[in-house]
Amino acid sequence: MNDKPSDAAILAWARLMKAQRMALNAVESDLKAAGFPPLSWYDLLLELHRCGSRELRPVEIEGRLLLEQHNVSRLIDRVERSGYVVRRRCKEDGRGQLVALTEEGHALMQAMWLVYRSAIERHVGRHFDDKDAETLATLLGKLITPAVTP
Amino acid sequence: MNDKPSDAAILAWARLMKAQRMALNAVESDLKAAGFPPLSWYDLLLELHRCGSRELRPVEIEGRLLLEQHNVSRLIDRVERSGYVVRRRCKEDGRGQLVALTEEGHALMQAMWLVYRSAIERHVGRHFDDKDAETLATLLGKLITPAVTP
DNA sequence: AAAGATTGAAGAGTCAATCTTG
DNA sequence: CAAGATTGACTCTTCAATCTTT
Repeated sequence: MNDKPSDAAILAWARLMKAQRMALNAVESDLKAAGFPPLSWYDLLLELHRCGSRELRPVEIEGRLLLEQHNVSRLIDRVERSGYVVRRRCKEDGRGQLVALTEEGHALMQAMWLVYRSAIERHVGRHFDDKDAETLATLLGKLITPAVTP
Repeated sequence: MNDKPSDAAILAWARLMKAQRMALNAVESDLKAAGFPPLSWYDLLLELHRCGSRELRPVEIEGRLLLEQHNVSRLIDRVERSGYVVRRRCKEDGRGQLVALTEEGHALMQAMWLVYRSAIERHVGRHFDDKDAETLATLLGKLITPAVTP
């Protein structure tokens, strides 16, 4: 509780917050300008696409998207209302649901990726050469490992 | 519109989003567990403290916190309702307001910093030696520069 | 009782419109 | 009309409570 971070660590923290907000705002803004829904919708569609069967249980989505149960539930609500996913009963576990990607969802995902991809390049990629991008990814990776001292 | 980012850039983007969310969640969670309000309150109090006179106009806060006008307005609403800042008339410009730090606000800022600081160390600092923290800060700095090709 | 999932109500962010002053 | 700031309505997130099934 009393450990003090170095000045370098404080600066890294502050810039992590600021750089992420700026990059995310810029990318979301590009998607919106192209008439697309928020990135969170894409994230959901992509996870469903990635999993082979194109369907997942909310509890699995929860872990992959770093969202809480109720937020997953409401994200699915919105995306389902627009017809990009559907909810089905889960036969193995009566408590559970299955969320499945629709054809429209798959098409939206692909269309968004074209805009998303160029937004990543414009707002992130263009600032780094490959070596720097790798270094950045490696350093950020250290924050993603869930290792925390008890 | 058609430039493709490298794989390294895509990975850096994805990890920037994930690492920031994990770090912010962890730090906010520590502040909350200690009974404190959200980080956005601290950001506002700190800007007022930093500016010498301890008062700023909302339009200045807007630029420093990367928030939009209406969001600044509502942040000030909440923080003022709790007594940590006060709004005053701006004499030079009848359209404007002045937001001033109260004693309670100053005290809250200092109390929060103790918890905030150790949270930064626990969730960010401890993962890096000084050299890595500096490298990370430098790389993230490239995303903060507002340079965008027209 | 624990796990999966949803819901109502409150908190915070966003959009468009508004009000006041320069 | 433009700039500073606020407001109403809507969306999204968060909290606590709830419901169902294991």
